[in-house]
Amino acid sequence: MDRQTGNIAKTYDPGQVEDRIYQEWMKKGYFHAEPDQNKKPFCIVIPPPNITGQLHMGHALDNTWQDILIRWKRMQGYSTLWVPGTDHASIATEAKIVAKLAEEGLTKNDVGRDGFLKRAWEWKDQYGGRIVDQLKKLGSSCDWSRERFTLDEGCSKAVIEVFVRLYEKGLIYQGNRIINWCPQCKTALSDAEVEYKEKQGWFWYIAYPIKGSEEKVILATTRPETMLGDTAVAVHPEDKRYQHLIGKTVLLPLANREIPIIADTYVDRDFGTGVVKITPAHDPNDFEVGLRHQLPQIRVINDDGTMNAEAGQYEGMDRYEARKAIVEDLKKLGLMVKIEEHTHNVGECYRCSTTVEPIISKQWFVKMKPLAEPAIEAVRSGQIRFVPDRFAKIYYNWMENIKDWCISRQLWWGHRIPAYYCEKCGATVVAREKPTHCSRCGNDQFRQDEDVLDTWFSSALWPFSTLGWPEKTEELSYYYPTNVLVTAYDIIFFWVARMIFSGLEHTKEVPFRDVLIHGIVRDSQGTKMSKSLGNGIDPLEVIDQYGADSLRMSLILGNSPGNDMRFYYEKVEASRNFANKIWNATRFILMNPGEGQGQMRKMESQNRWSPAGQPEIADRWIVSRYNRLVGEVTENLDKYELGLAAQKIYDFIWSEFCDWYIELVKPRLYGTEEEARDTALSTLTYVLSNTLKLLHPFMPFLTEELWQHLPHEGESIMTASWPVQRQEELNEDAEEEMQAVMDVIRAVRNIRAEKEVSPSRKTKLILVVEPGNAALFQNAEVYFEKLAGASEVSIRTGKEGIPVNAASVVTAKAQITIPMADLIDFEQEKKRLKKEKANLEKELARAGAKLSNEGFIRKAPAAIVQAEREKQEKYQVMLKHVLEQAANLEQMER
RNA sequence: GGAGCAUUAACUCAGCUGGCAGAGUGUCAUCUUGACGUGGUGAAAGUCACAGGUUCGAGUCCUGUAUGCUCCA
Repeated sequence: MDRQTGNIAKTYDPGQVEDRIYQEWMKKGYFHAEPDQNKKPFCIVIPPPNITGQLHMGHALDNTWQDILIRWKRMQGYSTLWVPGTDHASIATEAKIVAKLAEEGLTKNDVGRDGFLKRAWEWKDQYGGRIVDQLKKLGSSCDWSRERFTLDEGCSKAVIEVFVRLYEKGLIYQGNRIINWCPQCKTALSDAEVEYKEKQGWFWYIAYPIKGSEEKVILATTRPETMLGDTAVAVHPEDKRYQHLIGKTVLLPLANREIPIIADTYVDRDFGTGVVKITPAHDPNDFEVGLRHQLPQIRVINDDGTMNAEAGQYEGMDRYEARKAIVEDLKKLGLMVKIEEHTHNVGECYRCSTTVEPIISKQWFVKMKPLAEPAIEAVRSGQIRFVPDRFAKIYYNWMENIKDWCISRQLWWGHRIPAYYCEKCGATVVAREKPTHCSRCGNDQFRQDEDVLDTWFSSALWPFSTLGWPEKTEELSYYYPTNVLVTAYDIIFFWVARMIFSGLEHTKEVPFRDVLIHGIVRDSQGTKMSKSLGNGIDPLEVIDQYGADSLRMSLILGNSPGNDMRFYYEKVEASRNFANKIWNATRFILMNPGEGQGQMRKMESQNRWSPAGQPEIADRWIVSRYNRLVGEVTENLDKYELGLAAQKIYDFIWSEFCDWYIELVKPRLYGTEEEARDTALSTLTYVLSNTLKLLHPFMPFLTEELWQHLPHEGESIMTASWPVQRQEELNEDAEEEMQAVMDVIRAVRNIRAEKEVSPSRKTKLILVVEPGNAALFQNAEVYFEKLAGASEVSIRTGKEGIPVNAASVVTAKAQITIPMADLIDFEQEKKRLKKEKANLEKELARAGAKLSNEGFIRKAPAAIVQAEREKQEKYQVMLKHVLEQAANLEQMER
């Protein structure tokens, strides 16, 4: 846009604007924040995207929310820090590197740990910045000078510190326990990393012969292959059917081992046959039963999902092949009693969707109970607030039932566990540095644990590790606890919950005050976007096509916290059109008549409304409306109602500013009175440039571009101060009066449209009004001429001399008559009046019922009752006028 | 088995502390009025899922039912 030449494009082209503006912001250092004791801090840490990732709609939504809050607070004068960064994404990244190696015909072991890590870091250097660049395209105003990575030096230091401290406190331990094993990723997983999917399967009823008896006990299982690891059969202690069996022994088929029949209340008598096989090494519940009854644990499945030596003849078979073989063999032995279809929930790896295998394994765990309690309390006491608060319930539910957290992973890409084993005596030492002396045997050779930590172990520390913890940095003391965490509901367990207990444990403070939860972006059919379904929409393509502002706005409008939304190109188009609308409104102001001859001089300061001459009612009206908008938008943002705030700005700009105010002001702009024109112009620029400030957090690029072309103070809209509602600019009278004028204009337009009067045909307009309102309508004559197609306006206080042969309509403050007898369709007019009458009578009945209700008069607030009375009076007057008009019509017909 | 959410115009969704049901898109009609056709003007379109309850007053609060989605076990 070039003001000098007046050469302004008719449509807004974000492609020409966005990158240039972002570069400018970067160059000026506007995103950078430093602790400043003269300001209040406001801090958000970004949910670090995976380095393996590409920006998807979820990121776009999440970061738009954050950027809006950040830009808003920055404009409000806070020292505003948005800490960016990325997550090393242990499993996901490792899988990518492994796949890449496979392309070269190599395996992890071929290149070795060091070689593998070298490749992983190379990969990170090459692709890790990709998603960061994509966030920039979106307009994210992160302080990039503080960008962090979960595997960088500082974060790694924090991880080791936390591990050592928890170990020393006895909250980290190593143990042989049931864990979820992914045979594909070949690593242990935490409970949170398992997704349960309902699957069609089978219930196999198997007979186990009882030793020393002809009797057999029948039990049902969904996983016959694990029977080779059975170490007991269990029944409920009070189950009458099986009382006589308790204490006896069964002969485990195929394995030919003797195992006891035990009694345990864990057994559900009504499920299956009421008898269950107990496989402590391959089922979490059986594991617990096994501990209670001191049963042996026999592991029959290898890490790669094949059967091991304990499986005897089935050794080497894949777990599913073994299942088939075992079922066949049992059939041959006549021990397969029946097979039923059965749907059940099967656990899958959240990364590769392979069915996980519960197995006993030696792993590292975090003891959760002592950590969970304060974390629950922090939310219960209100120190941390979930928005919307219903998510607190989900959080409690998980925290209250939490089990110990398996944190070791059999991977290479990640934080290596700081546990060292003495090569000579095997002693375990957990330390910040590799030990040099074994306190038990004096040896100096140590071997570090091979495993790395769960990715989420490091991201749990993100809010404070990024601010410098465990060092006592200035940033940490100034910005921590952070203000709000913005994320989708699907990682409350993975991440939010773990940050809360980690923050409380290590910093003695909550990591953030508010947790703002948004939904996920679905496709237009309501299906979750996913790579495998191929229904994802690339935000970058949308940005290329429509601009980042349009994408952002489309993700915010009509969305409310916690709820999912569907993505529609139509919505992006609507936002694009909105951007274009503002562009053209600004363009109109900049090319106003007389432009180029120094007339712009009146468009100076915009922080205050200082019209050159006497403002008209329209000026006072729009300024008042604008101030009301300031108050409402600020309040909505305070309550995280971003969608409502955006909607209000949208409506104000489009309807009130463009459709009404600009039209109302045109007569003055095209007129010859310089002072009137300057007054209009300064009001236009005042309202527009300040409304742009309100819009800036939502549509940062467009607003910056336009603001730069409008007269302004300061370098950038993003460092301008957030508008404050000015009491002295609120004007209820102006709003009410303008409303009356607008009502008349609408009514006339309406009647003209109904009568199909050509827009070019001007008609006379007669208004009968109360004497007190005469001046108001007289002052508005030019508006009626311009906006209601009036050739001549006659304002009267009496009905004398009004042509009967005319179209007429009433508003609250005026009786409108348009003489155009020739155009009247009597039948249509009668119909219209009848409808109008019915409508008014309905409203009167409603109001009358309320007002004759003693309870309403007595109990409702006085203001409400008063308002109802006024409504009633208004409708009564309107009804009277309608009846008069109907009578006139009758006369005319005769 | 437990829990949460949703149900409002043809479609997608807003609707804050209960006080005259809204938007976008779509539809219909109309307009090349000197910012914008990515536009203007006007119109049609709703038993706020259902059944109870609380209240002077319920889309909004409570209870239950139905349907759909999600989470946990």
